[in-house]
Amino acid sequence: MAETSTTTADRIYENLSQRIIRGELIPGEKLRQDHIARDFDASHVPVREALLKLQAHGLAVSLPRRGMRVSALDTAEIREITEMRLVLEELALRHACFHMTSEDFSNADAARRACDVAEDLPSWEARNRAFHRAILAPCDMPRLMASIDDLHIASARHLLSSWKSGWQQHEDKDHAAILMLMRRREVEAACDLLRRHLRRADRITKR
Amino acid sequence: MAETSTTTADRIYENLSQRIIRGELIPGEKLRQDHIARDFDASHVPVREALLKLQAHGLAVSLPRRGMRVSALDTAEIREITEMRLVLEELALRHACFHMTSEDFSNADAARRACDVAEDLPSWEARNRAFHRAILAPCDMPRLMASIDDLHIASARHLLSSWKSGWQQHEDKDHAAILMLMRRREVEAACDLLRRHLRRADRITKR
DNA sequence: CAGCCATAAATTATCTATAATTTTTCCTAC
DNA sequence: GTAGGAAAAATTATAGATAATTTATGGCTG
Repeated sequence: MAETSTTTADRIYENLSQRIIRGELIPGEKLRQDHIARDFDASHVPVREALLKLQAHGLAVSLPRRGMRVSALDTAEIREITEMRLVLEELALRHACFHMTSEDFSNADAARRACDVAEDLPSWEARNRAFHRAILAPCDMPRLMASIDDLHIASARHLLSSWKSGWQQHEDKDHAAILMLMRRREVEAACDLLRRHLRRADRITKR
Repeated sequence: MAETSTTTADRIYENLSQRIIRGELIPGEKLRQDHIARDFDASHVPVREALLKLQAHGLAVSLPRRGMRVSALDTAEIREITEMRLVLEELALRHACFHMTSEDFSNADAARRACDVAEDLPSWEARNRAFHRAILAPCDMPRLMASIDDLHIASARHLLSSWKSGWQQHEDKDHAAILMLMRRREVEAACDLLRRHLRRADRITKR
């Protein structure tokens, strides 16, 4: 039944998580096992595993014996996520700053340019996320990066659901400046700018 | 079959996670589904779910179609966990400091006293963890606390496995001082002391 | 005797069926 | 007309069986 090397539970998880991030599955929506199983032409055993994984990444909440629902993002949790990002991304950046190789820099710069020329909000969001990942991942701290990835996904959900209209392509000066500071190994300045950048991004979605 | 209100998958998870924390299941050990299922007199469906939950909390790692193993804790990951604790517990403490009610304070003080009179290392570790949780949980940030709980569990594993011998009952001056500073709402001083306290605890296990 | 392929054993992943629980529906009593 | 509660429907959780994959075994060849 599984034609690729990945397991069917993983495919179901990937599909559902993407749909939750994009807002196609709205917060509070019930995730019924056999309905999903029918949609994927599978039994509900792998579906249960996919749902458990969603829960682990904060995309669903479980009510025992009452099923799973798409997790909600209230304003308190948004603030919580922003504050966690501020301290964890700073930590990652401090380590990354010293570990960045020239290859890491060219990858990050490619991600930066791709972000600047994105054509619409969803693709900009994905590329913006990729850029931030590119400047942090060289910290070489897998557990930290896993936490940051989950926070990024939560931020993405919020961004895509709250952005009303009026997005337009723009060159991100912060991104270029952060990269420049990292090249110069000016850690404190890079951290300061990243914090300001994240706070600014947070405020934009509040409008 | 399930006599309590909790699900059997949860009971299996609780049991396995406790045994991993205490070091009864050693890092790298294979977690075979039907062996565990036999031990718990259950089928392997709930066992798979328990294993997935262990993975989500960082206690097991999965090799697709090759099963799960108890996760290893190398020195790099220990350092990573300590650094994450430093920034996340400081963040939690800042919020908790302003949210602590008189009831929160008496709970925390009871946890502090219980920790001081612990009779052996394992019970001290559990009570020390409970104390730290008591002073942080009033931050009222559930996602942050979930991250901190997982880090505490990882620290506990390391502590219990690396502590050779010579533990003895002792009154923890830091704990009392942190609580006092929190009562006075001296946030910066409390954060400074918590950071020193965590670094000290980290050094002890290195000897 | 080492390397290698075929086969057997063990193990994971999934499916179908059943049990247990919750939610819904609908009837009755007041 | 509404509240209460039993019966039905829907849903979750677990069990038992099957398919697919990996690991172990053992004989064969060079």
